[in-house]
Amino acid sequence: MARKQGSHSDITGPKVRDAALRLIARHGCAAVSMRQIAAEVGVQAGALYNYTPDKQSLLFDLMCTHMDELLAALADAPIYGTAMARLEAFTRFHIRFHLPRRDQVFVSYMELRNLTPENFAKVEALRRQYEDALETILKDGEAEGVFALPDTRVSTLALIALLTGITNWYRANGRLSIAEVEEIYWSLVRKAVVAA
Amino acid sequence: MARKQGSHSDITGPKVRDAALRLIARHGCAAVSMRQIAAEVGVQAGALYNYTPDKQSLLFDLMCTHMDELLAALADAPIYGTAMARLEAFTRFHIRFHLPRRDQVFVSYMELRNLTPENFAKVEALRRQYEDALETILKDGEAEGVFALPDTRVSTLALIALLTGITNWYRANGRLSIAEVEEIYWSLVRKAVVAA
DNA sequence: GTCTATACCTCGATAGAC
DNA sequence: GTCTATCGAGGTATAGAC
Repeated sequence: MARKQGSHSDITGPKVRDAALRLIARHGCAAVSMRQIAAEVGVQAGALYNYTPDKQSLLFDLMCTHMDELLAALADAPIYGTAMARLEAFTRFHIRFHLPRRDQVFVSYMELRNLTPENFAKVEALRRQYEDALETILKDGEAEGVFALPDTRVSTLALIALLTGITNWYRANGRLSIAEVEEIYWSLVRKAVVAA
Repeated sequence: MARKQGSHSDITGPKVRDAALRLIARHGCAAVSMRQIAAEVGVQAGALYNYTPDKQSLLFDLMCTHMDELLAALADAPIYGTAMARLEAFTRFHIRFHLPRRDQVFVSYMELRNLTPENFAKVEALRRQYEDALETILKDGEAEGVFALPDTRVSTLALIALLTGITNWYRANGRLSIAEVEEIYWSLVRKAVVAA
């Protein structure tokens, strides 16, 4: 803690990212100025450039970090067993991971169009990895004969849209707990995919 | 057609709205300048203010128009009969209406946060009307005993998210026609809600 | 590492000529 | 109805003192 005054690299860095995430989720990247982010952190605008070369890199960093954390958490999640068991585990994992991360989800979906083409391609590749994890489960379930799907790829995207849509209405202090939301959505997902 | 040169009110007006819609859908409202919109239309920036008092009104107008058209089309759609028949008709209507309107859907969902509180409330009220149309169908189906849902309100929002998500991946020249997409999603929706 | 100050640019919106 | 010209504000990013 004995630290030279004015030197806060390891404190200010995360604060910059937190403030940027919150403000961009709320107002959109183009609508938020570097001055606003700096004010939220409690520094002057020029100081931000010790932590990011420019605004685009800051946005890209936020989105990449989100996707990296998602894929790392997915790799650690207990998803194994039959296709049905894995689909349930994936569904619950998706909800549990995304619901407490409203801002990250918002930014990762809405600000794709503000990325440079190179950065966009990188984020899309990460997203595709995540989608493929679900698609593999669905394919396995079809092979087992336990799932019946009209189109495996489209069903993958449909289920992800269904689940991610929760972040648009869920409120932490609303009438439903995360556990209750999990039950509701697992019920819908299971019925939608199961063979008749 | 014998029209005084320089007088194009009924031509330029729609062109302004079309250009604004396309550019805002692509880059976001805050990222698009009035000068860019004017350039797309082929006039100077100042001329835009003959068609909108300010940028906020232009955005609000785009979103309101979309919701009004949606509700008018819904009122005209052939949605009647049993709850199952109405759910199928609603599903197909939703897909048919939204798929050719990518830009409108994008703007209506992503730019809500850039509306003033008053304008936001108005658009939300329109959206709520649309959601309630589906919720009524689901409630009726439960009363008939033909649907079994874990939570009617949440299921309503879940189905709308599922269906609207199509606009994120559908391409007019892709491997699937709109009719095929309808079949795939109706299959998923029907199975998700039907009583066992 | 943060500050102040600033270069340089683009923004939304308006005024007045045509 | 559109143009040119412009105002005042606020944008990103940098320079140099501390």
